[in-house]
Amino acid sequence: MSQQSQPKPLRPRKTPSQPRSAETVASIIEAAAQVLETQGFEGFNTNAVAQRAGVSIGSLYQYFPGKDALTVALIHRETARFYQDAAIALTKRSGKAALEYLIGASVRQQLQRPMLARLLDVEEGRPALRGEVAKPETMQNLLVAIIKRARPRHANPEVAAGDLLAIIRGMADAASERGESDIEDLERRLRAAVFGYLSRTGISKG
Amino acid sequence: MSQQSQPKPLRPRKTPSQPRSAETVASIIEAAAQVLETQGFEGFNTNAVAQRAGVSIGSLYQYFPGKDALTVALIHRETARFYQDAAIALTKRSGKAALEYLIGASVRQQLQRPMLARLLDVEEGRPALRGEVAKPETMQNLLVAIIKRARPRHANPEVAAGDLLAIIRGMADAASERGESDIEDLERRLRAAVFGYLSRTGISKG
Amino acid sequence: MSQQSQPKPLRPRKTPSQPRSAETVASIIEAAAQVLETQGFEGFNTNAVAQRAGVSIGSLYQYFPGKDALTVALIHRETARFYQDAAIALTKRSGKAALEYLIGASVRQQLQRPMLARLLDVEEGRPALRGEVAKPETMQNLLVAIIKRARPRHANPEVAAGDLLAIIRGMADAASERGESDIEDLERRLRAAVFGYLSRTGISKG
Amino acid sequence: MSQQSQPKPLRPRKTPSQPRSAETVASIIEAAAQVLETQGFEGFNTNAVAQRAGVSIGSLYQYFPGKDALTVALIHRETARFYQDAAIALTKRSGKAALEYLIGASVRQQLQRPMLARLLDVEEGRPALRGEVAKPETMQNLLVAIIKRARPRHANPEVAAGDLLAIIRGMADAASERGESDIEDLERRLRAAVFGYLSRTGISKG
DNA sequence: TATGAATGAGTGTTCATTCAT
DNA sequence: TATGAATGAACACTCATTCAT
Repeated sequence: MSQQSQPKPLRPRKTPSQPRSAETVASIIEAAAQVLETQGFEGFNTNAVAQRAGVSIGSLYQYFPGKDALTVALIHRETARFYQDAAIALTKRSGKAALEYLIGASVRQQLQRPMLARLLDVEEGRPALRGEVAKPETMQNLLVAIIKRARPRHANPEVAAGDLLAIIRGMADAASERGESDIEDLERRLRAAVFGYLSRTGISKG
Repeated sequence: MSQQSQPKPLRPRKTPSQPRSAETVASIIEAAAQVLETQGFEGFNTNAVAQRAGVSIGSLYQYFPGKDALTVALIHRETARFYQDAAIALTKRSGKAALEYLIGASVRQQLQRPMLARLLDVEEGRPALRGEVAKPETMQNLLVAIIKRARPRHANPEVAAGDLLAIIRGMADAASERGESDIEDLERRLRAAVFGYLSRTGISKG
Repeated sequence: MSQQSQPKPLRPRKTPSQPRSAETVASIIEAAAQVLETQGFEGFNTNAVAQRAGVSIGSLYQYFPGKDALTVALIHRETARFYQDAAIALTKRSGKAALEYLIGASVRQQLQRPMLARLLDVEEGRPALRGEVAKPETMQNLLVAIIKRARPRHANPEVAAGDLLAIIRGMADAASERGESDIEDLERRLRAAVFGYLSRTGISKG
Repeated sequence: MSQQSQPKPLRPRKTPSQPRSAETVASIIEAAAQVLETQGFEGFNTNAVAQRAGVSIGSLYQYFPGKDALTVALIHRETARFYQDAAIALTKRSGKAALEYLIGASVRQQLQRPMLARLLDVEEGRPALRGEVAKPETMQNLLVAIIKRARPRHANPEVAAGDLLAIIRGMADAASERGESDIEDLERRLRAAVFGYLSRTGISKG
C-alpha cells in the first residue's frame, strides 16, 4: 500500500523492554542513519534499512508502525544527542560562554555526520512529521534561556532565538555542504554572526 | 520501467525556437511550480504536472527528458527571476545600499511564493541535481562583488559571501516557515545579521 | 496495503471512451471473474487478475482505483446481466408468470457460473462494498412490483420481497454448492417455496 | 514464510485432557469469535486472537496447528451449540411441533450473535474447510428425521431437508442483516415458508 | 510448557517513462 | 508533433508461522 496518505502513528510500536529488542531497535535506527547517509533520500526505503540492520522487514515493522515513525525515531536520537550536548551550555558562567558553547555543539553536531545532519534537517521540515519532532521548541527554549542571560535587556528573545537557530544551522549546513573541515574557523565566523546579530537587535523595538 | 537508472540529461530537450513551444514549456514549468506549492513533494509527479499544465504526459517528455530536468528548469526560472532582481544591487551607489537591496530581493523572493521557495531550496541540494543548478556560483559571485565594494579590505570575500548567503536564506526560510509577514521587521533583522557578521569578520585573518 | 483501511474510491477511474480502453476494462473484469472462479478468494489478487487479463498491473490500476473497485465492477456486471434478464418478468401477462420467470432467471444466473455467483454473493455482503452495490434495492423493487401484481392484497410486499429474494438465493446457492444440475427440478422446488410462502403470508397482518 | 502451502491439519493439536488446557482452548475460541464479530474478516488474524485471548501467539499454535483449524474449532463450537438446541425438536410429540421448534432454534442461533453467525456461514463455505465442518450432514440428518415424521409420505426428504435448511438460513441471515428484531414475526414468516414448501413438494415426484 | 521476537513471501499500489497511434 | 494507454520495477506494509529462550 501506500504509499499511503492517511495519518499513521509516528511513535514506536512497542517500548522495547527486553534487552534483545532494545538492541534490535537501536540497530534499525543506526541502519536508517547509514542508509540515509550513503544512499540519500532516493535509497532510503524500509527494505534497505532492514537489510542493513541485518533484520527482516517484518522485524522493522514490529518496532516501527511505518517508515515515517522510523525517521522520527532517528531524528529523536540525533536531537537527543545534540540537546544533551547543548544543554551543557546552561552550566556556563556567562551568557557569552553559554552562547559560545552552543555554537560549538552545533558545529560538532553538524560536522560529525554531515550528510546525515543535513538530510535530517530536511526531513524535519516535512509536514507529515511536524508535531512529532520536538527539536524546534526545545532548542528554541534553550536558546531563549541563554539569550536572556547573555542579553538581559533584549526586547525579543524569542524572535532572536529563532533567527540565531536559523543562522547557525544555515551556516553550518552550508559549511558541511562545501566540505569545510576547519572547525576553528567556522566557529569564529559563527561567533561573529551570532554576536553581530545580537549587538544590533533588540535594543528598542520599533 | 525503472525509476532509478543511469544519469539522465537534465537540460531541456529542445531549445524552444517556435513561440508555441516556448509557451508550452513555460506552462509546464509553471504547472510544476503550482503542483509543488499545493501538493508538496508527495504530490509532485510528472502526470500531475502534465495534467495541471493541460498537456499530455507525452508532451511533457517531449520537452523535458525526465522529471529532474523539469525540476532543474523550474529552479532555473526562479533563480533567474531572483538574479535579475538581485543584480540591480550592483547599480547602487554604495556597497551598503547594494547589500541592503540584496537583502530586500532575498526577502521578496522568499516570501512571494514561500512554499515554492522553500521546497526548491531543498531540491537544489539533491546530489542528482548538483552541477546543473547555477544559482550558488552565480549568486556567490554577485555577492562577492558587492562585498568587495562594501568591505574593500575584507580578507575573505568568498567565504563571507557563502556565509551571508546561508544566513540570509536560513533566516528567510525560517521566517516564512513561521508564517511571518512583517517584511519590514524581517529585513531589519537581516541587516543586523549581515552587517553584524561583516563588521566582525575579515579584518586580519588569524 | 489492505494493506489499507481508509475509504478508497470504488468507482472506475476513467470511463473508457476509446474502444481500446473499453476492451481492456472488459478483459480485466472478465479476468477477475475467472480468477475468482478458479482460485477462490485466496487467489483473488490484483496481480493474478492483471496477468490473466494479459495486461500489466499498472493498466489495471489505471482503470480501477483499487481492488475493491474491481470487485464492485464485477458485481455490477453480473448484476446488470441478471437484472436485464429478470426485468423481462415485468412483461409477463400474469403475476404468476412473472414470478415464475423471475425464478427461472435466478436459477440461470446462479447455475451458469455457479462458483462465481456464490463468491460474489459473499463479496456483496462486505461492509466495505455496501452502498456501491446496487443490486439489493433494485432487485427488491423489481420483486415488489411483481408481488403487487401477483398478490394485490398482500399486506407486506416489501417484507415478502426480501424474504423471497433470500429464499431464492439461498436455495439456488445451496443447489449449486451441491452440484445439482437438474434445472427443471430446482425450479419446481423454488416455485413450491415461493408460492407456498406467498399463500401463507400477508393475508391479514397480526 | 508462505501463507499458502500444503494442506494443514484442521483438527486441534491436542485433545485437552488437563482442565487448564481446556480452559485455554476455550478462551482462544471465544476470542476468535469476538475478533470475528468486532473486526470482521479483515481483522481476523491469529495475532489479534491470541492477544484478545490473553495468551501468546506461540500458545495459540500449541493448541491449533493453523488458522484454519481455529476457524473450524469455532464453527464446531457454534454448530454444537445449535445442534444441542435443535436436537430437542426430536422430543416433540408431533412432526409439526418439531419443525416449529427447529425454526425457533435457528432463529435463536442466528439472532443471538448475528454478526458471528453470518460470518461463520461464509467461512463454512470455504473449500479449504469443507469436509471438516460437520454441520451440514448432521443438521441435514436431523432435519431428515423430522421431515419423515412430519411428512411421512414425502418422496424426497433428503432434498427437502437441504432446501429447508437453505430457506431457513437464507431468511434468517437476511433478517439479521436488515437488523430485524421482531423474532415473533420472523418465525411466523419462516413457518409460512417451511410449511408452504412442504405442502407443495414431495407428493408424487414428477 | 509458554513466550514473543523474528521471519519473509506475498500483496496492494504508485509513478517515471515509453511508444503505437 | 501530440496523445494517453500501457508498462513494470519498486516500495510500504501484513500476517501466518517458527523457534530460541
